[in-house]
Amino acid sequence: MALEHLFQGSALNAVDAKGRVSIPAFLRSVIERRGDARTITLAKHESFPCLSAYDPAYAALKHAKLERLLEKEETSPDAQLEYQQRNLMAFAATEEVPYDSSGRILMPPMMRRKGQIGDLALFLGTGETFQIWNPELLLKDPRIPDDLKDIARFRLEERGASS
Amino acid sequence: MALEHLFQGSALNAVDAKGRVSIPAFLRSVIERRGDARTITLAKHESFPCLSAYDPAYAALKHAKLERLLEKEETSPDAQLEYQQRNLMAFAATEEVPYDSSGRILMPPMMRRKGQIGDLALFLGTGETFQIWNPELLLKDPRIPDDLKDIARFRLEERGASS
DNA sequence: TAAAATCCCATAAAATCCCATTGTATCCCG
DNA sequence: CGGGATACAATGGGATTTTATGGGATTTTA
Repeated sequence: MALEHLFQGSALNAVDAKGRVSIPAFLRSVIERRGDARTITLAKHESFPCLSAYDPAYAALKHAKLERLLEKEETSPDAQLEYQQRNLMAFAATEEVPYDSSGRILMPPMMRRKGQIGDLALFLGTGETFQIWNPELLLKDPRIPDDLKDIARFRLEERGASS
Repeated sequence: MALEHLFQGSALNAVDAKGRVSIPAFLRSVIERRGDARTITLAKHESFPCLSAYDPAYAALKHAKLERLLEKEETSPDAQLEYQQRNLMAFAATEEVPYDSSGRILMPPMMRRKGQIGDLALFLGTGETFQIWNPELLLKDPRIPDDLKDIARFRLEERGASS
């Protein structure tokens, strides 16, 4: 049970005055190969100070996985609670946004706050999903491998910003 | 679980003003026998100052291996972080590029920098994957066997460059 | 009816396609 | 077996298309 097309690569895009951001074309192409949707859902990442993003096909997969987990251990009362909590996080704590014909989404203010995204958004493919970072926060995080920070620095340079 | 067709051989190709490079035909034929894709993914080699390259079939294999590792040790919290890090390196720190009908890719500027590739790219088959070197860096590296350096020198002469 | 979201158009840079050339390896046939 | 004919690989250059992005106009929503 795996998705055939995986997200990979990195890009640094601008968030404009209206809060719009282009989703990099190479990520959109994966979304559109996985299904026929043109939306992404956003969530606070569970361990990093960034956003986690994915497409409807992945969301469905994740939901099915939760269901199966529940069926397997449904006797335990703890399992019930955990299932409720996970379900809340997976659906209530996320936002689904469409991207327009030019590939841009309007970053919802709440998510923008949760992910601490400023006027630059660093997109990182991570296989089944992708992440959206404030590049400065990534550079500060001790858990991020140096090689990846080099990439973030390169993307910043490429764009003219220093750091 | 091993791949049936292996990359082998060497070639020295030019990187043109637009950043385009021909992928040697004998490497492309392996890619196309492994699957029906016409793309390669590029990554910084983990120990040599060059790029590591492979096809989607190999990438899928590698991903499946990572997933299995996670399932085995998913209880530990350290394991979670390690998984996140590996995933970032495997996907965010790589770039997938298609080659066109004439067998050329556009070498992404970031990879070109990471691999320190100038206007000559030395391709070396290494079985499951292949490597792309700046030939001068290969000649300088003390870890590279002399016989292989001879091959690099031969490829350079063949092309007219001395060294 | 304001504010916010969406649509539409414009643009510059970058990526991609298409065609042409050249050298080399392979084929074919007398 | 020779020698031209053919096919393919690598590469250059121009034309075309896609991407990321800004800004104005229009529509929706509260």
